[in-house]
Amino acid sequence: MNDRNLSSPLTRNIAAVERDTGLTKDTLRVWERRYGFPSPGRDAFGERIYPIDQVDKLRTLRRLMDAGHRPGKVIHLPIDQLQALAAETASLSAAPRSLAEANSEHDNLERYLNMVRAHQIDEFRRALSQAQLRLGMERFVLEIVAPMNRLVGDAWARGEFEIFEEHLYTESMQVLMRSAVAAIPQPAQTPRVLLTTIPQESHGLGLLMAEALLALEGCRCVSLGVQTPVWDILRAADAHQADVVALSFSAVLNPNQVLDALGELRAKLSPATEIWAGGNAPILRRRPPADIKVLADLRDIATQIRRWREAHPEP
Amino acid sequence: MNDRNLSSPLTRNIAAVERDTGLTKDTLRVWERRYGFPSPGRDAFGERIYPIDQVDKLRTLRRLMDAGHRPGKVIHLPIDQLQALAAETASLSAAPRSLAEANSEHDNLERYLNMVRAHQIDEFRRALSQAQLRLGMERFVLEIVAPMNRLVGDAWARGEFEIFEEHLYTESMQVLMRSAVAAIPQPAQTPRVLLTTIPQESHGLGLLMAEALLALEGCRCVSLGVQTPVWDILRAADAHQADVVALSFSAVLNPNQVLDALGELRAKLSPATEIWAGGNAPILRRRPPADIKVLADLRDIATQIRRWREAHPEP
DNA sequence: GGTCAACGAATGTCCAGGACAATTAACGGA
DNA sequence: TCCGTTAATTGTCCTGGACATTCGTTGACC
Repeated sequence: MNDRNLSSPLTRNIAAVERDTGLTKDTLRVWERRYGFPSPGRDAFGERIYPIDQVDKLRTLRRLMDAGHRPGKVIHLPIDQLQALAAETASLSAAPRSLAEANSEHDNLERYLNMVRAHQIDEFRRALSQAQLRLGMERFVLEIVAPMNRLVGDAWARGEFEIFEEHLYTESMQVLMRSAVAAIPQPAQTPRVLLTTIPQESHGLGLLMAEALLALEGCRCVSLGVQTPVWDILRAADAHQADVVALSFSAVLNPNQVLDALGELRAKLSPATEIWAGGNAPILRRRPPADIKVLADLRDIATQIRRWREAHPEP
Repeated sequence: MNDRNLSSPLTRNIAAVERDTGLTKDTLRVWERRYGFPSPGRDAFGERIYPIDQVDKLRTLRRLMDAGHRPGKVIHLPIDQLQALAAETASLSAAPRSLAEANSEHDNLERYLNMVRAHQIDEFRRALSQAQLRLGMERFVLEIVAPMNRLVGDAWARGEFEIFEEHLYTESMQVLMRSAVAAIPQPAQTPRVLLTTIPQESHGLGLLMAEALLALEGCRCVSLGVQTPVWDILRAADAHQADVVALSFSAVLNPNQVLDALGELRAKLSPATEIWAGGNAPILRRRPPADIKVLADLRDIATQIRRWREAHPEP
């Protein structure tokens, strides 16, 4: 590898395309073989060089893949149709928003989102911070953070958000949530809860929301952050004598990965340790695994804690 | 892909090994072909399954590669000799650590690390928090966080740390750093700095350290968090009219990915915008890219800011 | 008519082994 | 001793094949 792709800004080598689109080299080659797209030229050494417009189309395709489309169906459509597809796909997933729309804070949500769109990050953070102080942590999480996550996810799928705007949103929210969680006094009551996500899940905001609500209820929380291998979740649960292992699953996850991980955890973990699974992964509702508490809503956290405490009176 | 690698914690498939060691699948296969190591078994489908001890050795090998060793020379040495090699290499590169060792806080570092090893997370966090208050943010970052990152990285490469212990360390440190950074007043002076990492880099602590030091100097910081595609870094730098784009590179990154990303950023970014690259990636020192400011040490941040401000007097 | 199992198409990842550019080490002459 | 040339080393890319997994559809059975 060298800087061939840099000397001419209008082409990329395969490694650069992998980096830019998130599609692996294997996938790029097999798409070319099967579908005829992309159709990169070759340099003097027989290596692929991708024109920049093909890279742009690949980026859009990648977005459609994430939204659930299949490559064979859409790969031959022109770029503008692909973008239109991305737009309509997202408005569909926005249907179950009615609940969020009913709450009194809803008008503010769009206002906040527009701040992100306008890149007014300071204003956005200030507004969030004020909302958090005004509503208190619990209502802030339930009425602002959770619905806004959904809005941002939809807008992103619709192509209305750039990746970097989504990054800005996530980073700002995490900063606020973390400092708020840190400010919650720790009475160190039971249950002891271990929080993390499986290796395929890199989304950490759900975890933070859960941690906030758990800490507010006085639980002793230990978070491992995201992407902990199953085997290490077991080790950590053992090391910390966790009463509950809480996991967050976003919608992008492969259903089997979710079920496999939960199944193995349940099999290897002491039966005295409960597993709580939350998040937007559809599989959790469609086929809830046995011996796992599925938390369909963030509000279930308080309920589950109450149930747990009744079943485990302090010695 | 399925849960073959999960059902037995003592083996990994090739994708997991790529993640854990940073060696690409191509490299893993070509090493096996040429040197006979690694020598993974095969599952029922003919796919490689790597025993965990081979993965450990590969991790150590990777570390030696970064330090400048050649695979052919060292790949057949037994693991303990490799570790000895890595140790002496580390102590060599630790020459500039003599400063840290001379500092009064050094004795505490091992004490803190032992807390993590003993899973005394509360004590660990308390101790860190006290250290931060005692030393102030700048000295805390330079004399505690940075050296401790190095210690944890060394211990991890030596196999002395479990993955979940490393997660616990990182999470605890991030919590503390974030709340400390949030507490720094923002005079909103120039330069405006955009912070992030490239998509392959998921390590965020380096970014937080940089953000802390930048904020202390009064820079206007906007962090995108980790793993931003190059194209989106460009968009974000444009949207925020960044004077400086600051990137953090850890040692696990592939050198080519680092150089490609930096090269492309430099080519596409306005020449008025500086690029500052920091972190432990060896390639930054071995072949520093043109037109990029390589910050070999966190202390360089203050120097670079001073230089920038002299070159850009306030209007 | 609705449910579910079975089959086939679609799709991503892995494999083998060859090739070669780029880098590093070895060598030999000034 | 220094420097230019040659040889060995090493990572990345290539082709083309295979197959596990997932998705969609058809048809049988309740």
